[in-house]
Amino acid sequence: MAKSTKKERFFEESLKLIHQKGYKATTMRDIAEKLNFKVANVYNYIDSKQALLETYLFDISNEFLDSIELIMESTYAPDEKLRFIISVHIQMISKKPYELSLLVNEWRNLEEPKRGELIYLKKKYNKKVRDIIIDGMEQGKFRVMDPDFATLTFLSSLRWLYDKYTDANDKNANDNRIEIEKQLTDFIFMGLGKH
Amino acid sequence: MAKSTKKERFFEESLKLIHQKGYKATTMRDIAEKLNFKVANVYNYIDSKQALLETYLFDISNEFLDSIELIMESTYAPDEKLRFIISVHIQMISKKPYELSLLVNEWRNLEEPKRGELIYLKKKYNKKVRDIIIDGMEQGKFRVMDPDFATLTFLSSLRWLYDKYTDANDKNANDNRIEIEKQLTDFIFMGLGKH
DNA sequence: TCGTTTTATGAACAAACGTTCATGTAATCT
DNA sequence: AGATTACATGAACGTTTGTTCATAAAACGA
Repeated sequence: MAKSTKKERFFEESLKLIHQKGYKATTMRDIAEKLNFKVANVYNYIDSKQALLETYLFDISNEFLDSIELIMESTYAPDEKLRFIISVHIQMISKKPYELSLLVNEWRNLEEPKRGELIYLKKKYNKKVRDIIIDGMEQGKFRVMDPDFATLTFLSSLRWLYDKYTDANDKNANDNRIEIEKQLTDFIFMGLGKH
Repeated sequence: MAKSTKKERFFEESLKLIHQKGYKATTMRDIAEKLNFKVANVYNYIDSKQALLETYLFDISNEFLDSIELIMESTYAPDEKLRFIISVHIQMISKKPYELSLLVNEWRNLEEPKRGELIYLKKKYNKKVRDIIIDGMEQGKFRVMDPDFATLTFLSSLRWLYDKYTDANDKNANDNRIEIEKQLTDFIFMGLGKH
C-alpha cells in the first residue's frame, strides 16, 4: 500500500466505491463504513455528495482537455496527432482508471448547472478530435468517410479500456502499456482485416 | 403516435425515463407522473421496480444471443460472420435503442441472482464473438493480434451507436441504415488509415 | 505544556423512497 | 343486464437517504 494521508485515502476509497456500485447506489454511510468511521465524519472531508462527484469528473476532464490542446497546437501531421491522442488515453487510463470510469458512466448524475458544464467540455473535446480527423482526410492521410461517424467510432474504441485496469481479476492488467498502445493503434488505423 | 395499449405505453415510457435519468434516479413516482396517474397505479402494470429492469434486460439479451447462435451455426466464413454480427447489431439498435442503452448502462443495478445471470449471458456472447475472431485469424482472414483485445475493441466500437438513435437532437438519426452498416464495417475491417 | 487543527461521534431531521391495501370507477365481455 | 376485468386513487407504512450540529478525543506544532 502506498502511504497516504487520511484525506487521500478518503478520496481513493470513495472513488472505488462509486465506480463499483454507481453514484446513486453508493451512500454516504457506505463510504463511512468502508473507512471504518461513522457517517457524520464524511462531512469533515467533503461538503456534499454532489461535490464529491464534481471533484472527480472535472479534474479528469480538465486533464484531458489540457493534453489535447497541447497536441492540437503542435505541428505534427493529423495521423501523428491521433497516435498521440491514443497514447495519452492509455497513459491516463493506466494511471486513473476509476476516474475514467466515472467520466464514462456517472456524468449523468451531476446536477445542473455542473452537468451542462461537463457536457460542454465533452463536446469541446470531441470537436477537437473531429477537426484532426477532418484534417487528416483532407490531407489524404485517412480514408474519406463521415467525420462524425469516424470521430465517435474512434473514441468509442478507446472507451472500454478502463475495464482492463479496474478489473482486479484481469490477469492482463499489467500488460505492457506500450504493447497495448500498439495493438490499439493498429486496430484503429488498419482494422481487423488483412491487407 | 402509434396506437398502443396502455400496458405497452407504460413499458415504453418507463423505458425512456430509465434511459434518460438512470435506473436509480428514476422513481416510481416519476413514471406515474409521466403517464398522468398516481404512484399506486404503477403496481397494476408491474410487480416491482426490479422486475421492470429485469424485463428489459433479459428480453434484449436473449434476442442478441438467439441471433448470434444462428450466425455461429451457419457455414459462413469468419469474416462474413462478423459482418453479420455488425448487421444484426445495427438492426437491433435501430429498432430498440433504449433497450440497448439499458443493457450497456444499467445492468449493474440488477440485484443478485439476476445480476449474475445477466453477466453470464454477456460473457457467453463475448466468447462467441471471440471464437469467430480466433477462427478468422487461423484462417488468415484477420490480422493476428491478441484475441481478447480484438474482441473487446470490436464490441466497443459498436457500443456507441445507440446514442444516435436515442438522441432526439441528432438530425442524422434517420440516416440510411445500410449506409451506417457499410461505414461501420469498413471502419472495423480497414480502420481509419488509407491503404 | 498549551493551543490549534484534525479526526471522530451520537442524535436527530426532513425528505424521498418502494410498496401495500382497501376502495372506487371505467371498459369490456357474455 | 350483470359480471368480470382493466385502470385508477388516497392514505399510510417502514426504510433509507443526505445533511446538520454540538461535542469530544487525538494528533500535532509551538
